[in-house]
Amino acid sequence: MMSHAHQVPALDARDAAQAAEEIRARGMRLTAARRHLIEALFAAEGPVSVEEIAAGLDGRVPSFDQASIYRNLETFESIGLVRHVHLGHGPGLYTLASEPAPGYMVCDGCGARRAVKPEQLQPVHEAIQDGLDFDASFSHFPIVGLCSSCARSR
Amino acid sequence: MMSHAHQVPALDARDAAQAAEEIRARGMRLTAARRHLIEALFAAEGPVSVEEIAAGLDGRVPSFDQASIYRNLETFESIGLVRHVHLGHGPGLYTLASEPAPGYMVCDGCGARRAVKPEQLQPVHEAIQDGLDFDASFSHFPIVGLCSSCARSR
DNA sequence: GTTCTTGCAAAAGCTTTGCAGGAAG
DNA sequence: CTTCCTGCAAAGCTTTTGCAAGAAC
Repeated sequence: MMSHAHQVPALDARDAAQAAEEIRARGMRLTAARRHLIEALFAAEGPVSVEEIAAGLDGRVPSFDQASIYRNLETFESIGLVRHVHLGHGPGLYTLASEPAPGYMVCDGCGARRAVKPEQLQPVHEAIQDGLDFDASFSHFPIVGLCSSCARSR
Repeated sequence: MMSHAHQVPALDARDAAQAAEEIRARGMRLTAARRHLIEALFAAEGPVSVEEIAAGLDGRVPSFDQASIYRNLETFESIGLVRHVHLGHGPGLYTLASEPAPGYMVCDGCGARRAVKPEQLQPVHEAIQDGLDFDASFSHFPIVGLCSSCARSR
């Protein structure tokens, strides 16, 4: 299941070695598949889909099944090493967990994604809190709309 | 496909009869299935899934296939009679199109949904526009976070 | 050796598509 | 009677699950 009701604190691992350490520290086994998955996540420039991960790993791990990727991502998420986001239609995307978590914005016109530092979202959170009595989060589901250039061309 | 890149103006039909009229006016056929689908949408208290629609129609139309529901909803969406929203995980939800479209908020703790009048979202839009140069919309993807009572109990 | 992981295969949940028969106009 | 719709069946895409073989410790 891919909810996030019980959020665990982000491990915010610096590098693959430290991530591996955290896995070992929890009594979990450090397999080749997990090492490569971690490296793929560190190599990624942002949230990536399981398919993209599998494609990147192609060849490096002899047949790393997508089911195993899903299972490991869920496991990693449960210890705070990974988070997943839903940036619109399409598959869920996975990324290393950091603290504080960035918010995301997705342009509905051109598909552009933008990660936003929490500080920049502060006024937005306040407007939502004050006007709607709601504690919004944009780190799991993004702000969707039109980027300035797409908005201009309509 | 279920994107909404080319938004058509909302018909904002008052009742089932007017919706039917709009269908006929476009040269489309007013079938029993379509009439019942329209009634189901008017009877619904908010966005509903295809499964819910099918369950509500159960028996009334002799075997109204889900594929036909999907096809008709897409057709209705193309003429501005219907819109769909994605309120979190789970299936897409469909509702009659109104102008202006409400925004949605979904609580990640209890699942509560809330439709919000555009006026109430004005300050939020401004904060996002001013701080992030982005034209946000919450009528297709919602604001996700914690409602006040769930936020309190954490 | 024991327990945890993996690959493979199958299935589940949501949605789309092909096609031939049937209804609307 | 012609064109559009429908039901049925099958397939597509993303994700989950069962299970026996295999790897980690």
